[in-house]
Amino acid sequence: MSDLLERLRARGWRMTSQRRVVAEVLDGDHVHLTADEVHARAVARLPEISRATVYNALGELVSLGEVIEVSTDGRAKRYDPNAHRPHQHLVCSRCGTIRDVHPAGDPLTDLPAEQRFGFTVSAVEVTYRGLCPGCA
Amino acid sequence: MSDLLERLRARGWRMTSQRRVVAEVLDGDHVHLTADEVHARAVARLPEISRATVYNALGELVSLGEVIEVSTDGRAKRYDPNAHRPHQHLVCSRCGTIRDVHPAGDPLTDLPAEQRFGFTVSAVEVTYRGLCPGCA
DNA sequence: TTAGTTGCAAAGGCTTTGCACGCGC
DNA sequence: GCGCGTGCAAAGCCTTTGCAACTAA
Repeated sequence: MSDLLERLRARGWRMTSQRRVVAEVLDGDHVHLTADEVHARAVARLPEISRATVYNALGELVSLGEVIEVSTDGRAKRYDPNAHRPHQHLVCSRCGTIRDVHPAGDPLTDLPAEQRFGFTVSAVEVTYRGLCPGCA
Repeated sequence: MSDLLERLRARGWRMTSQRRVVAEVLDGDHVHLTADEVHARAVARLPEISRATVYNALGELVSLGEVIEVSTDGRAKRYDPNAHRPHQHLVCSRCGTIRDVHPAGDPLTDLPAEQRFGFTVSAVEVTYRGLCPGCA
């Protein structure tokens, strides 16, 4: 499970107790926490960790490509550690729950050349919206 | 061109000079302005219009379903008046330019039932990312 | 040792809110 | 005239920044 920590160590990411806790909090499936939620969980293990440090660590994990930043609503960004298997998000419009999904096919190829306006397209984000079983 | 204003009037939206200006500023194709940009353009025509009024009007247009709110980056939300033809966005990762695109096929059907986690899926947002001709 | 990391507190960008005044219907 | 819309200024949420003290390698 703790792939994230492994990978970070392997990549020579300078490790501190704060960074380790942030990485541990993020590890897992269907994890999509806001910076504040990460901070809250980190504080439970390391009471003196500051918000700024959490933001620093998250920003680095994103630049390293080990965590994906998602803005599913207009509110706080969420951080998704599932960066190594391409996937999309299924979001409940009511309670905000997010699930990772892996539809068949490559959405990248769905945009024909004549619709690309000369762009070089390199990535696609897909968000499915609806109501989860609990909210429906 | 001024479909938006027409529709709003037809729907009995209480009209004021401020609301008219906001609707006029938003009207057109490939329009994806931030609230602040809308305000700036509105001020050019109606110097005393306030930011709060612009936010109010935008919020209502979104609830009415006449304008779509898009958060392409983690920054300010953008407002897209092209709410009546389903479409997706092509975003330049460098300069932020947005183009509306209309790929073939219905992305809604791409998510098989066994991947829906019991959700009732009602909408899909697709964002293609890349570099525009100018930035490439 | 030494460059990189942390915590604090303050500032910053974007958005919402409360309330008195003003205007569309 | 009534009720909703407007403007102002203040507050709010989320995030970034500056800087001195600290610590992993």
